[in-house]
Amino acid sequence: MYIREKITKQIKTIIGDALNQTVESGALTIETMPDLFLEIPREKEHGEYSTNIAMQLPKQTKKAPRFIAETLVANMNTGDSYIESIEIAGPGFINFKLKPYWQYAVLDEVADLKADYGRSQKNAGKKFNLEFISANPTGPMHMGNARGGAIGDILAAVADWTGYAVTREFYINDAGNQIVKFGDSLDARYRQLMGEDIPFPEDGYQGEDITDHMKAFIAVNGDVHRLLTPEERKPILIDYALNKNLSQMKSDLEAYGIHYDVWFSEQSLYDSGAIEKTVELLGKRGFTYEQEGALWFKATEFGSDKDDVLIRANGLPTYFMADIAYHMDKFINRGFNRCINVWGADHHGHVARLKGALTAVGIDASNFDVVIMQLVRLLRNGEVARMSKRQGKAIALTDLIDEVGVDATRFFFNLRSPDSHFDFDLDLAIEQSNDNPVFYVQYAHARICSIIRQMTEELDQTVPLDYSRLVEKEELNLMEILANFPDEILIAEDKLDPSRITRYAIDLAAAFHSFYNACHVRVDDKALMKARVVLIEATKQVIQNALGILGVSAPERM
RNA sequence: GCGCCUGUAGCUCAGUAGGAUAGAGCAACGGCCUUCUAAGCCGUGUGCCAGGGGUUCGAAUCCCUUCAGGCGCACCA
Repeated sequence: MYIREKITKQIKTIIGDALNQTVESGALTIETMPDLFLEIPREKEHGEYSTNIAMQLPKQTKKAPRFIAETLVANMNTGDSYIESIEIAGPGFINFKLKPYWQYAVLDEVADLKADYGRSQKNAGKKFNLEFISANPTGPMHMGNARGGAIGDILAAVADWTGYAVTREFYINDAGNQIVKFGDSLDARYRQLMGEDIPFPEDGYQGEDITDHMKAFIAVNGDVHRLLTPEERKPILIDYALNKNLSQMKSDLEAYGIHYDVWFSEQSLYDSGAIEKTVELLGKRGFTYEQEGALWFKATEFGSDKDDVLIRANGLPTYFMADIAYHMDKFINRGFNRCINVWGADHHGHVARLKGALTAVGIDASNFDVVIMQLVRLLRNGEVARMSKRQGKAIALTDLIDEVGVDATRFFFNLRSPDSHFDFDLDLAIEQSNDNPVFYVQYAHARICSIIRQMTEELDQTVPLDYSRLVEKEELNLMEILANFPDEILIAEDKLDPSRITRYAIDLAAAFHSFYNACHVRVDDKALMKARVVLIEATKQVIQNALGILGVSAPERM
């Protein structure tokens, strides 16, 4: 158990015992015990921990909050605890001041656990599925995918650190309308390259990658497909280009630091009969009906304002239909306890109806959540540039990484919570890369490495390690922030907000830089030097752990 | 029209189940390198927390409402 958790638990027990005692003695009458909540006050004078419990009880007890607080405090037994003193302040806050130097415990924890410091077992034994990006495989990935990729990958890492067995998953939209258009576009380019004078489909994919695919295809296969009918030829072209795109996506994502455990094909849901089974199940449960030749889902029974089509009049299932079958596969066939998807804000309307449909098939939809990521707007020369894949004008993921770098890209896209709107100023990102906060954190790590490199020979092994030499406020502050790391991960997981880790890393780096300027590690006092070396080694380790979650490198030199 | 997200310092954003004097970074100004990396540190200022109501001991935070911006509301995905 980590030090923060130990202390919190202890204080809660003390408060709980005091509450019970006051009730037993008849000093206070409490019918329903309020939830105990400890907070860390902003002001240091208010102690390390604080509770507002006395201010939640006046209604029940008919007593003034200050009186309640006094009664409780009188009944608190702090005997052998971390608590040094308790004060009642303001309208009735009970503030706990800890015995000095409780922070030292964190140094042992980090030294013991090293690369695992911060991990917890909260969700041990549970399977977690995180689906993210899932970009259309009809062309290269763009900048919007870069944000979703960073958010998803880091959220997956966060879940992993809380004990989940995590699967990172990419859903390949290799069925449906856009694949038909993809085929039409490929075929048109093929025929044009073969010298036919035919028009390009109006709503086709106009990017050059389509033409390039067909040039490469012809270079390999010659003109043997020329005499086939378009209907015979399209599946061959689609198969060819799709595989090329997918392997390109895989390698682009690996270069971005993202490795998927599962690439799940939408088409496989058709092939396996999963979709038919799902239709059957929904029908059996009475949630479908036919109208105008289409099969509808009674979404209105699950809070939607209109029903949704599952199977079109032309007999083809909708994307929605496939998505239901897909999530049934996740929850039921593959036994995931929790499934999270990262979607762009333009898909948010889909969330409620999918949750409704999952409920309809008997899945507890509270285990399914979607992180809605607000769209990235691209600013170029101070102007908003719309991104559109179909017109081939989007900034490619790979170009972005080439220009900004993997570390800065991942860090930058995780600086803010997913639901913040985000203007990506391309000119600024490129020219400002030296100013990017990622360097601030990496620099702290490199500084520590540099000190340690120079210290190793000077360290006197015979001097005993004595943490009590660490008394400066910068030292204590640094240790407190180190001690916060495990909680920070738990909160990030609970709130599905991976950007907390990025901000934590910045806070930690700031605490270190302050320490660095206030306290020298290399000092004549050997015992002090030794204690400080342990402190910076712990800091180095936690920076590594945080950057590891972010998928950002921790360089030893800069 | 209905729904989701957003509105906090000049700019970009934090603000942890409603908590005690509202916080960072950037930008501006002034300091700090003859001992560990100045991509750093220290200091200085600025806020009708979009507006208006309400809930209560207490609201940037919760509820209602108005305004502004983004995104949805297909037999597209």
